[in-house]
Amino acid sequence: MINRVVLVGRLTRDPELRYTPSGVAVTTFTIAVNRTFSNAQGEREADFINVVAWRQLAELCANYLKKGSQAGLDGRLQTRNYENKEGRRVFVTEVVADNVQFLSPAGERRESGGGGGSGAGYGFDQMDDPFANDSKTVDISDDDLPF
Amino acid sequence: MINRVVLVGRLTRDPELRYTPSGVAVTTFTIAVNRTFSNAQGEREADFINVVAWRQLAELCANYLKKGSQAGLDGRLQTRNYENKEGRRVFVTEVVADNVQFLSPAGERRESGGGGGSGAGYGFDQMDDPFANDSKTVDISDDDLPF
Amino acid sequence: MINRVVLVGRLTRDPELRYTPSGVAVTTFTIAVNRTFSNAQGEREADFINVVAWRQLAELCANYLKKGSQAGLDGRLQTRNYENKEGRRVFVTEVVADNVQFLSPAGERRESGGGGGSGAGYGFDQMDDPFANDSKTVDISDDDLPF
Amino acid sequence: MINRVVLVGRLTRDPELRYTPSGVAVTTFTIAVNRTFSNAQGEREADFINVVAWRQLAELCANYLKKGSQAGLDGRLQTRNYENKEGRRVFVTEVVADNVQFLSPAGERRESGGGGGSGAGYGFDQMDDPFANDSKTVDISDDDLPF
DNA sequence: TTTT
DNA sequence: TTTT
Repeated sequence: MINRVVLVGRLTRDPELRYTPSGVAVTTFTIAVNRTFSNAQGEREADFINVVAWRQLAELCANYLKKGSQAGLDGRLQTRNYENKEGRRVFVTEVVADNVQFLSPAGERRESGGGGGSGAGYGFDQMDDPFANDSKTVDISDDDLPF
Repeated sequence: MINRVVLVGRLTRDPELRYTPSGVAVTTFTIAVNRTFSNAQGEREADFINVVAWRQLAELCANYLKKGSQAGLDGRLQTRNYENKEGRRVFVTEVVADNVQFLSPAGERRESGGGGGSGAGYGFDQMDDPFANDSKTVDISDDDLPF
Repeated sequence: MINRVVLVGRLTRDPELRYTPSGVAVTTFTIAVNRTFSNAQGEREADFINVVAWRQLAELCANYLKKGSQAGLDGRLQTRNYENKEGRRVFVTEVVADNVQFLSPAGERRESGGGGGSGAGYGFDQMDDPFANDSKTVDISDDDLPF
Repeated sequence: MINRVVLVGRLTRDPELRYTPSGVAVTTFTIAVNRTFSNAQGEREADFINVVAWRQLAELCANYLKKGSQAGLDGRLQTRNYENKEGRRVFVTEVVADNVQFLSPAGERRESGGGGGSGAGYGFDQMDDPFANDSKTVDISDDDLPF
């Protein structure tokens, strides 16, 4: 029941705002968190964490964050699995954000009015893996709504 | 740089203690963290988080935890990727524990003297994915040592 | 805006359930969190953190916790100050719990039906410092309601 | 044993670097963390948390932070008590930082070479409460060294 | 598939 | 004023 994650890092790409079939906003992005240490070879310097935000927070993130924005966030770890279109079960660990703090000055955030989104009404469960670029079968639906 | 995770849950299986080629202890286990809420269908009630502990903490975990043990832990989120034996890149998100608190009474922990392990000297990088059962190529080596 | 605390420890005394003038439940208790390390003299082995829970969580805590119970909790740090009856300003740092996990087996929890409380309707702002035993002037009122 | 705090906020004053009698660096500062919500009156919008950093981290904080700097930090909650010069026991709750992330651009940080400090060799235990302005008796000494 |  |  105790399940808390707190991260500060920078977005590796613009956040993606989508809508579930029932119209609930969901935004996904990846945050790069630099490590303080490096390994023996002095390499591998960041962790890349997938983040999901729902509802009003989804819309705030889509409006105020973009690639490179610095953000703090607090949430919980979630695991899911789904079958991709090759029939393979894929396991996903991601952070469901409860709270996101925008740390970049306005210039490093998305210009207001933006927010993109792939179109309300476009059924989320006909859509791709929110954390991938190439086509995959559904992996988030209304079932994933946390509350 | 801020990257913190705190979890309280129960082990889904006995911890596995192994050693890197250079002899560093590493223990892996999965912790199930119950959710307080459930989804629309009332299902999916836990998250299953993979955990790695190194060195002395690895040995403590192997000695004091077993399947079903309750534990609290605090650490950081880490992402890795490796190529499995089908040549496919697999992405992993796990928690590297800094501190583990044993919450189960002695009876629910592994009997002392135990700790198993698959044998020091058995090269960790000839071994399987520590979070899978079927054979895979290497995915943790001395390179993963956090400090 | 990012403000998170996670603790696992044991209650140093029974929780105290009270009600604000407007009837909102508030429970206070102190949790002792043992340290892993000790100082040069090998002494001072715990921290004693004051915790406040509101509403339904207040009632759960009053019903399921007692002196010695083990609990995990997640919340935020809050600072307040108030004037005590000697006219002196007192500064308080405490944790406002969002979530409390009961870790003690039933026998180490308060017997059901209990919960004590100093009586609904008894004006909270005629009451003592919730973290003290001797009489003091008010220091928590409806103004402290977090949401 | 699980005791974690993560905060993002801004310093309310320049950090103060001091040294214990045995020469260990210790820096103290207060961080203001804005609340997302406000109370019924719409007031009281921040918490003011006292922070202590030791050794190398103390020196980094003294060099890179100043009043107004934004910082993220991760540490543990600590309680102490000491007798002030009126013979009154004072209870203190503070965060011992393990890690501090400087979030302000260089211009909003202290100019390099600075760091102030009240002079190495000046015995910390002849000094005031690091979190007060008016004279008090000692409250931090080598006994408080966390490791 | 990665950010400054 | 502290818990196991």
